[in-house]
Amino acid sequence: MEDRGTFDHLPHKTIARLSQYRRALLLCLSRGKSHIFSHEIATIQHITPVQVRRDLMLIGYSGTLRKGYNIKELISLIGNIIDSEEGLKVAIVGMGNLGRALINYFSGKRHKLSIIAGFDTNPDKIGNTMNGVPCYSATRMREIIEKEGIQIAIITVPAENASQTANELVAAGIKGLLNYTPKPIDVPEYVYLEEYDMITTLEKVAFYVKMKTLEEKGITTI
Amino acid sequence: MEDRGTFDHLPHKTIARLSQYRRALLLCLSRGKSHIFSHEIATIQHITPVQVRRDLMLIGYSGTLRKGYNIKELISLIGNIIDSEEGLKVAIVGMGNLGRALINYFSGKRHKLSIIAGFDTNPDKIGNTMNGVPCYSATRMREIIEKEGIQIAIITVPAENASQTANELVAAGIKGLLNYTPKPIDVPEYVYLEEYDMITTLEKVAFYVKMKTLEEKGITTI
DNA sequence: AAATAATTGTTAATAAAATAACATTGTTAT
DNA sequence: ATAACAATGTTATTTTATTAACAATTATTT
Ligand SMILES: NC(=O)c1ccc[n+]([C@@H]2O[C@H](COP(=O)([O-])OP(=O)(O)OC[C@H]3O[C@@H](n4cnc5c(N)ncnc54)[C@H](O)[C@@H]3O)[C@@H](O)[C@H]2O)c1
Ligand SMILES: NC(=O)c1ccc[n+]([C@@H]2O[C@H](COP(=O)([O-])OP(=O)(O)OC[C@H]3O[C@@H](n4cnc5c(N)ncnc54)[C@H](O)[C@@H]3O)[C@@H](O)[C@H]2O)c1
Repeated sequence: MEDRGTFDHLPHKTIARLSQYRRALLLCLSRGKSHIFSHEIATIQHITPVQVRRDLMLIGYSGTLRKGYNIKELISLIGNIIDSEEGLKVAIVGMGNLGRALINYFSGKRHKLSIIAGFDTNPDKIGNTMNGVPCYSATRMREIIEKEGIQIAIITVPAENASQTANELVAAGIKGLLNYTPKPIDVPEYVYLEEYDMITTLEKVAFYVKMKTLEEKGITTI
Repeated sequence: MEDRGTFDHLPHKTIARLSQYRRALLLCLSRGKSHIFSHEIATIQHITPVQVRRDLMLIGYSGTLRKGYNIKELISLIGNIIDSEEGLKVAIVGMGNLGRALINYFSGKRHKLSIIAGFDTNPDKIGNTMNGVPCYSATRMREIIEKEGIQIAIITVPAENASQTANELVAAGIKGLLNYTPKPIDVPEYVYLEEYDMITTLEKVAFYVKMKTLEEKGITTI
């Protein structure tokens, strides 16, 4: 029999949406709202209310018929699922434009997930602090990751250094990697990897803009 | 009968992968390679060779049995599909940390897609040029978008200004939007929208790291 | 010349995700 | 009271995406 507290078969897409729901819920809470309907969440996220209810069904949360979902309760439940009880520590490697943008943005946003170290090879950056995050020499990566028990790393070094950096991080015991360089990296199967490239997203936008334009012109063949 | 040159039913995921294939192919080309096998592309992209061949089948490209795919030809075909013949112009709104990181990264990478204008409200930034991209006052958005025929915009303003910025961009005639603020925006159906939030990605990584850890400990219930 | 191996291209099967359908339950209006 | 309504929760269906299976082709080896 399926246990209500077993969350390891949740669809990947549901995990991503739960994170987004929480973001929206936190915003609503801060505006003094206490309850929310599935169609309200749906509108914010550009999805259907059924999708929302299905996701919430999968995590075993029930709302009330006329008031909808209790925002605080739901935030807390999503936290139980996504967050690690003890919290997870994150490092960012490459304190350049992108690394700084991410640190600025993320700092203090989630208390169970915090960027606690940055690494760089540029002597001018080593020793500085960025939004409370100290920048260490990249040569100390392994030492500090082990000492602090850092489990997740974000890679924002120049593309040509991506794979070497990834190898060092894996050797240091990292369990999850988020690679923002345009160079796909290889990791052993026990490391969870996500990669993101803005050019892919932008080209996707461009493709659909092109398609809409051709459609308007009545052209259906390239 | 289905025309070989009709690309409007390609799966969304295939579009994203084509962009990634091209990125990998360009790299291989620059290293002097002329042909590539499906399993080589697959290894780079962390997918299966079958997936690659299926995608290429969908776009109607054939390789040769013992040499694989002709890299130049394939790059060119992917270009025919993704790129607009005349090229598309892109604007970036909000020339802060993230905006600058994206401009730096993207500049000159794709010749059929170019960021040609930035907008900001900060007088210190207006009038400057960043990597060849001029920064205009946000009050001139509509004027310049119309004059230049800009069709795509990237939003990197503070979250509280996201929806107003989006509205102005839509009013100015933008056809595609890429929203990097954590505030989901609403657009009419004729505008293609993509949103990306790094926190969602990072939380997904955190969730799977947590799961792997619990698994190792033999815990299957939270 | 035959067997083997490596590769492509395509169809078939499976899996994952989204959507639709609908029963259920309170609430409000008549 | 009863009907109409507006929600939730769940099952069934459909759609989308991935993976498997395999025939066809050509180079290489025996
Ligand atoms: N995914 C995206 O959407 C996206 C967007 C922008 C940039 N990028 C990529 O992100 C990376 C960083 O971009 P950026 O604009 O911040 O570049 P940047 O040059 O400003 O920053 C790179 C930093 O990494 C440091 N560095 C170099 N080698 C290192 C090493 N081995 N270990 C640690 N630090 C090292 C450099 O000193 C520098 O501070 C690039 O690969 C770029 O292509 C990706
Ligand atoms: N999606 C992600 O992964 C991600 C990562 C980092 C930051 N962000 C978000 O991106 C946005 C920008 O982050 P940042 O670190 O660059 O912030 P920033 O403060 O450095 O930059 C914002 C810029 O926008 C300008 N601006 C303000 N109002 C404007 C308006 N109405 N029109 C035009 N320009 C305007 C400001 O003058 C500033 O230059 C924020 O919303 C942040 O939350 C998202």
